[in-house]
Amino acid sequence: MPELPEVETTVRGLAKVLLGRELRRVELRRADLRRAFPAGLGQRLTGARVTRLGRRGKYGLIGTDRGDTMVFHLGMSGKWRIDPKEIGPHDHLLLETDEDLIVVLNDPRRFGSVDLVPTAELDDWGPLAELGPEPGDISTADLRERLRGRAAPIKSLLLDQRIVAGLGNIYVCEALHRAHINPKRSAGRLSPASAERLADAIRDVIGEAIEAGGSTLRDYARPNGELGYFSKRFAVYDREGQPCLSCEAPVRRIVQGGRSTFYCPKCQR
DNA sequence: AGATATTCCTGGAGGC
DNA sequence: TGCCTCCAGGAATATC
Repeated sequence: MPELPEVETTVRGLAKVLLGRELRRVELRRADLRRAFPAGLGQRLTGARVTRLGRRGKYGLIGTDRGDTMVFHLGMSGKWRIDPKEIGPHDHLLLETDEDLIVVLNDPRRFGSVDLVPTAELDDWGPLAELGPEPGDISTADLRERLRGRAAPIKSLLLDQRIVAGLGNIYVCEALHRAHINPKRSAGRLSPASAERLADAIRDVIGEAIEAGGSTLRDYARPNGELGYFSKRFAVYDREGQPCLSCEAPVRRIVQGGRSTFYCPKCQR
């Protein structure tokens, strides 16, 4: 589920109920997700006050007044449920606030992660330090510089979080379609005009998706915590064989680096 | 450097 | 209805 816009929407939803609150109770309902929960997570969070909700790439950040920041990644199936009616089998981490409100990290596939990092060291913490720029900030010049000399297909490189942080399979496909770039094109061989269209497309696609996610914030508080993608807005993703929204040629699906790529062979040459 | 495969998991979709 | 296979929004790791 989660790429950057979904994480951003999640963080905004969590901010409404967590920001400024004291965490009265922390319950670990299992010992690990992708990795073990950090040692002492419960003790270090219990009694702490939440001072910040943030995001970097696909990582969500929950800062506390104890000098720690909880860093979460939602993996493939992670989501936060706000004030659920009941706790289910995939509810792995539970936070209860001083307003008696419960938020739960739910992740059936358990590809997600939770870490606790000293806030002062956050920017230097390995996984965050390696991330490329935020897609909302990417400039044409910066993007060109990062792609320069790279022979790999542009699709594959855009999935690399060190190039641009936060893009996933869906929004990479969508951005390339908007920019009229063939996903197989060698990244370092993009024309300046193409690179500019790509930087614009990345900014626009992500911006619109956040905006769309933002409009579901009201619904976010539902106990099932479903966010959902605005799939009707996808021009190519998961639309194999269906007509391209621009030119009506059938959308094609190929596999690159083991991941599905959807594109329009006519618009994206 | 790049490409490919594999791994971690569960659940939903579709075939028979 | 049930059983099977395949596939999925991520990302680290190994191997050629």
